[in-house]
Amino acid sequence: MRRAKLHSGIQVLVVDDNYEHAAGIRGIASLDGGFDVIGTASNADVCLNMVKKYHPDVILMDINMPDTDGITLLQKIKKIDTNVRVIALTGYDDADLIYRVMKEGARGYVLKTMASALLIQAIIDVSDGKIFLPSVIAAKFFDYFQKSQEDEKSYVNSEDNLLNYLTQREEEVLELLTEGISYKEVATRLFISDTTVKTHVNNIFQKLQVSDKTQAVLYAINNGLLNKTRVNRTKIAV
Amino acid sequence: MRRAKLHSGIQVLVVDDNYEHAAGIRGIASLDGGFDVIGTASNADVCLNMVKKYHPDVILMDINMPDTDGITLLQKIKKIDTNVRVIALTGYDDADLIYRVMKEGARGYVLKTMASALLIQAIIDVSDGKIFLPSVIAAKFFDYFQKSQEDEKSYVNSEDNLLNYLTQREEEVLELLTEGISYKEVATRLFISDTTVKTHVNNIFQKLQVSDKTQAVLYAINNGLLNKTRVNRTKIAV
DNA sequence: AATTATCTAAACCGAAAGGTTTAGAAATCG
DNA sequence: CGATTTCTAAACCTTTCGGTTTAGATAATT
Repeated sequence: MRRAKLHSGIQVLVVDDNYEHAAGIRGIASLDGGFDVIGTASNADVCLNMVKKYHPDVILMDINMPDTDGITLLQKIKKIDTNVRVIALTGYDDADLIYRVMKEGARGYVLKTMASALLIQAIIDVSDGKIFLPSVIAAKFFDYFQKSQEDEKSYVNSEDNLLNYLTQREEEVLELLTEGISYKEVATRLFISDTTVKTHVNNIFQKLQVSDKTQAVLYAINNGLLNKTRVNRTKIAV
Repeated sequence: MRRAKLHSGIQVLVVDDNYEHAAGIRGIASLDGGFDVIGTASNADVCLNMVKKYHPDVILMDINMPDTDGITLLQKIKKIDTNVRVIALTGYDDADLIYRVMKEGARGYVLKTMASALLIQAIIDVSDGKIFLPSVIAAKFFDYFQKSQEDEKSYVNSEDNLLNYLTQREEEVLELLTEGISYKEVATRLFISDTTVKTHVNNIFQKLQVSDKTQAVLYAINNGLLNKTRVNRTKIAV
């Protein structure tokens, strides 16, 4: 078969606790696809050892192994070799699972029911640096992604966000408190007396229905009084 | 042209501040695609009014309008009509922009340089509930998505995460403090004396190099001592 | 067997935070 | 113009928190 030579530069590791499945996948990758299958691992330990030794280009991993948690294994693999590209194999398309797998750094998601040609294409694409997600799966991912973003917002912008009842000055005070400073420091920063700060703080407590500084800060963070540390971090990461 | 009748049920709104571009897009959607273009808006106000009045199925929006911030407009549109499906049009493929646009609820991202047939396909797909992202763009989105996730992690699991130096008991104490309770309450919950809690807390302060409760809680949240409110919220949202 | 780490607990003191009331000045609103 | 809101500030008092030292019990480690 001429195709067998075509992709022989790409080293593939198969991870599946079911021997027959593993053999099947190996067959597709090796015989039909012509990839260099360097081995099959039937459990997490073997898998991690092989990653350490051989640093495969692509890992085909069954994500639904009963004894091993696929997500955890994926995390461990990524710790050993951040460059290895993992394609998740699974029997069904669960939006939450897809989301989590992609979040953990998988580069492809293929249903076992898909045609073997698709698996081969997935290996080619992923080893080439691309992402392989069948459109149905991609749609689910995006729906989930956007839904989680919506939730984040609706929570922050909800009607009963008590932060909306704060005056500007109170917001300023609270914002400074989220930096973990004392009332005295807040007073210095705002050029006002520390007794004034205490007055503001007491008003804040009543409005937010909390009874101490820490609770107020926690409320502020969880309800969107810009949590700067996190927000900035994401933006810097561009 | 027979195709003109094919998609006549789908109502489309074109948003572009450049008149010629708007006309061009309108032409493609209307003449080539056979969609019902209900109008073209050249600025944010007109756009929002048309959305209010006509509730189009799909909005084709130029995201790079000099006077208007596309992202802000997108947010406003979504506030008026959460069901409307927006396809972002832009001249170039910027990973950060793609990420933000999709985060804000766009359902498609199309480069102006793409063939008109692709725009028509995008409208069909998106109005059909699908997501339309050319594979090049999708790849950029995922790279960006995964990078931001990685950053999150490397931050939390970094070597110099002082939380790693805490003992189990200290972690327990700190975790309770992140609920915003007093030392006395912590003592009650852990069935220990409140002076013991104070001892633990003082050790925590030294290890985390902070000087009060609020700072310790902030450190815990920013460095991954599970911020339960947020984590749970995302999971519930499934 | 001795050392180290961890968890427990108390006493002491000063500093910070929390609760309440009162009140003046400025701005906004009806 | 009076009423309300907001920002400012003080006095008073109680509770909580933070810093320090000391110390017993247990478990793990060398």
